Amino acid sequence: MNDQDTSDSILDAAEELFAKQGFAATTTKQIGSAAGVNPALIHYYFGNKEGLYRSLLGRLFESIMARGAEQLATSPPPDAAVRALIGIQSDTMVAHPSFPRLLARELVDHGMTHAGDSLSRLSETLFRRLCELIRGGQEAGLFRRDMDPRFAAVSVVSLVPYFHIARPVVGILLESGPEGPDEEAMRAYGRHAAEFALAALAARPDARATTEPAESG
Amino acid sequence: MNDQDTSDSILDAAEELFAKQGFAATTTKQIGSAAGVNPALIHYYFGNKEGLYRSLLGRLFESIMARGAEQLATSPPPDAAVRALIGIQSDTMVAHPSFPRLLARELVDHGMTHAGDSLSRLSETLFRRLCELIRGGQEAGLFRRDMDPRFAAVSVVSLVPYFHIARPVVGILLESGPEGPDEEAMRAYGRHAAEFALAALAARPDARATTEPAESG
DNA sequence: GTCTATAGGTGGATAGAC
DNA sequence: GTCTATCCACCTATAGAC
Repeated sequence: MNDQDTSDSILDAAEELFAKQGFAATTTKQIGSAAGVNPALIHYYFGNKEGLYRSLLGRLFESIMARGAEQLATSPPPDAAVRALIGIQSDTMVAHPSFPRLLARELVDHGMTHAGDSLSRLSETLFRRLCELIRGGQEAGLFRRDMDPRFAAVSVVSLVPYFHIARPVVGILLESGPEGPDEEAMRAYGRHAAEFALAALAARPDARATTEPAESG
Repeated sequence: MNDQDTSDSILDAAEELFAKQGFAATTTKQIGSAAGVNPALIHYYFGNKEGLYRSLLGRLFESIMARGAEQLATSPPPDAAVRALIGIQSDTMVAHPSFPRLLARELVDHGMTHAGDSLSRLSETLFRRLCELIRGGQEAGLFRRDMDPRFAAVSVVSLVPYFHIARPVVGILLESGPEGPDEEAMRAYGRHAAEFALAALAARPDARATTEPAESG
């Protein structure tokens, strides 16, 4: 086993364990054992436990940010772009189950010990792009104008991550067993989320009338 | 200080520290120090650290579930009910900042060491009620029928919690400083979330046409 | 690069005085 | 009920052999 293999297997094992148990609850012994290497090698390759965590988050967030930015580079019409963004979120999280958990832990821990800015940069880059898209859609008359574009952007990006973060509990609610929704259900939710977001954003042909339901039938 | 005061001050201090740092990263010494009591009293009142955590989650989730169930008891029309539910979420999280963080930690840790079913019961009770509401709204022609009511319910309940879970990062995105959005911004987002959800759910007067934007101008 | 052995420190929990 | 003292387990990190 060359050093690349060794450090990769440590990163892989740590990613899964940190996602499942959290940073503090995971021991270097567990990581070494799961990776099939001696725990002392963690210090040889990454300096210390926190260095390992940083490396792993960097590797994960950079690769995902690259994919997202690439997809949004070809400026499509706003509604197609929103659909594409949600599709990327869903595909990424289906393919990489430890990502939403690590993301959730970093979101609540933000500013504490760890990763710090790789998450901030990921968010900022994609988020600003999304805000502009929504504002553009509003100006084009495609999206309703009575929503703050930044709030709308938060709402758009919240749907898929929340589903995956809450996956064990969502599994109970959807009656898909204790393992959470299966892959097909996760993909189906991704499609739903895109429809839900676009329906929320869409301008109404006859605005005022539809928000107030028929009263006193 | 009588025993009620003592155990309450331990619960309060632990709630804040567990929310901020997580269960494993918080020491009994920290809790005792923050509560102004001897750490050994944790074992006197709660048996062990995990017993303390369970008590605290129970206290928090029960009180919130009670408030939510009470509000939804008076069966209002579906759209008003959705608005009310999101309002409760927002009010609860604004008033009780440690709740969203503890919720997030429990969501990702679910099935691991801790609380287990106080969260499941909270979710199931309110969630089933919401599913029925949405299905009812669909049958009444108030909500669009081409959405799975359970997926729609997940989407509806995801908005406000995600905003609060991601509060530190959302603060960066909204440029409200490192402390996250202030109370007014949080309340404003709550109002937005209700509009966003209702717009997504609402039936269109002329359905098919609006989802496809004008093509090849 | 990889392993063993171990140092150094901390955390949860208990016993027992008050 | 509250405090002090302490035990034991365990975890991170390092030194040093191979």
